[in-house]
Amino acid sequence: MKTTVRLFKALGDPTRLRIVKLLESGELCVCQLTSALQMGQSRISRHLSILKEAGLIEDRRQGKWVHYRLNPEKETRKVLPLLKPLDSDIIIKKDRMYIVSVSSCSTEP
Amino acid sequence: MKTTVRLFKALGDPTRLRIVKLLESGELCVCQLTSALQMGQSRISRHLSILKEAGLIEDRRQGKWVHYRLNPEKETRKVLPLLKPLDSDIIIKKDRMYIVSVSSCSTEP
DNA sequence: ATAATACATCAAGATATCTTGATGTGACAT
DNA sequence: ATGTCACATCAAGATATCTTGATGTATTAT
Repeated sequence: MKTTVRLFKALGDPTRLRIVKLLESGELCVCQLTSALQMGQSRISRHLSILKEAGLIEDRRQGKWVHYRLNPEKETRKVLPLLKPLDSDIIIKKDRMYIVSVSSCSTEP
Repeated sequence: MKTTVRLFKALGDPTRLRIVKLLESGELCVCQLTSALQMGQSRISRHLSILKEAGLIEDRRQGKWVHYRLNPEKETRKVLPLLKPLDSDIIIKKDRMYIVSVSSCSTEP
């Protein structure tokens, strides 16, 4: 029960939905997310930790950067179809365009 | 976006998950839910209105009673598979057993 | 009309969640 | 070792959510 509640609570926030939708297109580091979503770094980090706690995403450290991606597990992937309606959302569209055009922090990745 | 957030927020609460899982087995009125979940009536009513607002359930008045059931719409039904893990939850099991054994308010339904 | 039942809604306090700014940690360069 | 960059975590205030008890509404019975 606790696990299920945690999952849905994690998804019940616009910022976290934006993050998940961005990660659908592939791995991203925290600095990319902060610049795409135009939010403070601590705010992004907190939401990432909630998503991670819910089992929706996982992280991978590469040097100074920490990359986040969607959890590839079957159970987690079942959630994504429910997020399909967001594809037509204006904010989601803009977020994606931002990631495609711009990228990265200072130098890499 | 608002719609999606509302949906997941509605599902991110143990009481509401218990209600949804009970309604999976069929229509129930408010008094049946209050006695099954052992909660005050206003509490149940509030959670029902949140689930209804999220489009997960619908209501039907029959005399003094108001019956609630899962929304039969395709989009709504897509959520139910994600609730499958709850079948093994102790609380969910007990809730179901209660509904099967006991029933109803005073006289009908 | 009066009373009773089933339910909805409101108000207020308790609890949890979100946001911001500051501080802490780990990796890398000099 | 010192500094810097990317990120995590903490503390505090703002906001939202949940619970309880009281009140309001609709329907039925008498």
